[in-house]
Amino acid sequence: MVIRLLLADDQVLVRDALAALLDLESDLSVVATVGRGDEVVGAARAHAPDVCLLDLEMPGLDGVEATSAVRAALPGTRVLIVTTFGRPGYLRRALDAGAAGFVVKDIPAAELVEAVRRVHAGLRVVDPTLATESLLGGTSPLTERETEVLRRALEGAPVARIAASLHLSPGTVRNHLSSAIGKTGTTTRVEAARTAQDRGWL
Amino acid sequence: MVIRLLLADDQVLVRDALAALLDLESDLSVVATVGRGDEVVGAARAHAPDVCLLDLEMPGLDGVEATSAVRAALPGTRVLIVTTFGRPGYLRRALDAGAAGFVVKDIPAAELVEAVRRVHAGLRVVDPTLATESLLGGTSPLTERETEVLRRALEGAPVARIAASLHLSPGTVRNHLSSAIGKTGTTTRVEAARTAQDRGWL
DNA sequence: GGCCGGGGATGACAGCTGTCACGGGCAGGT
DNA sequence: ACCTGCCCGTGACAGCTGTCATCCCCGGCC
Repeated sequence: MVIRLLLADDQVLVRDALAALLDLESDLSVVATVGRGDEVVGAARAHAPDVCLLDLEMPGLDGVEATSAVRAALPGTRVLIVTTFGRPGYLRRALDAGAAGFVVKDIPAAELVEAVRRVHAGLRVVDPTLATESLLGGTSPLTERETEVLRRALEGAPVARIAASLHLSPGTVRNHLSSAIGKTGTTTRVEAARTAQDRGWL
Repeated sequence: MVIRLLLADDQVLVRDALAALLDLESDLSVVATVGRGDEVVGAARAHAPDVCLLDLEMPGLDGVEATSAVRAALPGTRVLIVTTFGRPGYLRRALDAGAAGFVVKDIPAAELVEAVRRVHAGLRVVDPTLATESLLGGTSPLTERETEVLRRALEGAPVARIAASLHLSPGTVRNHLSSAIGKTGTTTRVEAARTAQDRGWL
């Protein structure tokens, strides 16, 4: 009785390497690998995996959206997020989307294998260091508009361009930015955008 | 006659996975793995690898610095950069530092294995798509000071803080920023910093 | 010597930013 | 009906930014 796995990661080499590693285990078998979030559900339908290992950063659909899609299309399939970034906010959103586990790419291979087995057994697997940070970081205090504005401020765009791209008045954009700067405890919009991103609020 | 490999990557899982993948090849053998740039030379001395596979982003020393260190300490050892980011400037600096090859983590496993064999055989291996972009991007037109100032502008710090951290007058910092903005064809310092980073000028 | 590029600095000026006060509209609670 | 929170907008104001002109010093080069 082997556990059937689907692997999704945008970097081909990482995908191949993880496949090689997981296939070394006698009770695991990689039955499909994809490089885009929007290919996950199709591949899952075709190959009926027990567990999907998803990266968060993928073209098409991101990992969280792909998780929702898998849970909706194939409720019996379990999802384990395997990601580079340990942003606390991602953890919360991934679990909300129905992920059964969340680990960063900074764990030894043996722990990943163990995580896969636990997830398949119906247990939740959460990176312990992130779990505490998640509670510490808390939910985003930003409103929807503030989030939207901050996201476009990340690259340093001037207010005029942000306002135009959102069809808003420049004054309104500045108000949202000012509010976001206050909530993040920073002094410029770029700093606000970066710290918000670090906390997973974007 | 097997090719002895040293693997350096800050993410344990990626390291383990690549090791598993490369060990599948009968003519390759991973003899050491490290997670920090400043551990590369020590491990290389201890295990005498033929080829070092280095990530660019590592704590301690980055991949380019580690390459220089390996070339200086063990001239016979060849270095292959294996990295996530295909920034053209990185390629140039890596080759200048003495790397024999440069590939991104977006290639199939078979190509990585082939790259290792070519590097060991004394050939240069360069990701072809990056090679053209590298010539297109060209050398950085930024002066040393401009580079320094831009690097600190990346996170959105105000001029006053940049000036203080470099022991410069605020006016001078603004002059450097203005010049850098002109050279990058942007309108704000954060945009200038980001495009400069994209082109590997930082 | 004369010339040029880089670094450092000052002063001035238009325009952009961040803050605040204030107004209005719209949903969700009590 | 009332209050609260979010959204959108305006106007004003101090302060920051980006640009430009103009200095100075220094080292390299013809």
